[in-house]
Amino acid sequence: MADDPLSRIFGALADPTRRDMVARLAAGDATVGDLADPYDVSVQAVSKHIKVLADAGLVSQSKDAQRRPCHLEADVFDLVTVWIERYRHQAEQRYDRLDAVLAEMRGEERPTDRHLEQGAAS
Amino acid sequence: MADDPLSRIFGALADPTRRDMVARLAAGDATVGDLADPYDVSVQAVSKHIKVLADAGLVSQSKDAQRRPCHLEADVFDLVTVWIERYRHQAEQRYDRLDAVLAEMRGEERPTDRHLEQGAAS
DNA sequence: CTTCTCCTCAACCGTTCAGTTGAGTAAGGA
DNA sequence: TCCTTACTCAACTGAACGGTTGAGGAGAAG
Repeated sequence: MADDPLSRIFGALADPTRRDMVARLAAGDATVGDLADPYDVSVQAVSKHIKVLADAGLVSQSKDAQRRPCHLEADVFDLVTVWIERYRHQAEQRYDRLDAVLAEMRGEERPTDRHLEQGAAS
Repeated sequence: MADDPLSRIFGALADPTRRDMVARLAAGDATVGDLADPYDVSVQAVSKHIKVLADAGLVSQSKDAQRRPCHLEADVFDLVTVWIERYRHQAEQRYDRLDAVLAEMRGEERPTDRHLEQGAAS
């Protein structure tokens, strides 16, 4: 895994177990044991997953006696959305421009009326 | 790598070379050779990267003689943003509620009647 | 002090991944 | 026809991943 922030974040979220942990942490903080409970793997494996999420900045851990409560750092999601929106908008603009070109080729000299219909992705 | 759509997408975007390809495809379609040009790896390696992006649904390929122009399927990004926004908003709501609780503890007796239900899913 | 709980570290194992080289296919150009 | 271009498939290699077990530290509880 590359060591830049986005690679860490995307890599962390590429695992369904880790995504499920994020989902549960969005509902509230939880200890390592709490998080491990529903899964059919060892606590050590869950501890490793948390380390991956923490290295990506998605999760922080504090201390409460022997317990290590985990907290979701939702701000990190911004890095992802900013990256995605940038290229999505770029692609949309290009699509609009293609529409305009096609309209011109069809001989329609009218000002471009934009009709962008998007279906849901599969 | 798990074979569910989100895992494929996140996994595909976890590699900086593949993210760079997506960035360049957002500016316009490109053939495999075009995409491979700037990188210091073999064309076969780039072909594999494109296959990963295509399996995630992020890229589609068409035919033009020997060439295989690649096209960015930006709609797939919606799956990611929907997933992220869901948990970001959940975390924000929780944060707002915490604010309310703290305000109450400080003696500000505004009646708070907003409950937050928890429902985590994968 | 002893024991138990909660968690992490270290070593190992099998699988997947990102890269390589070599061969092969499909199409255009000489 | 032969040659070149554009790309993919197959096999291999080293590194990283996700899991395991075992050991051990830190802190509460007895």
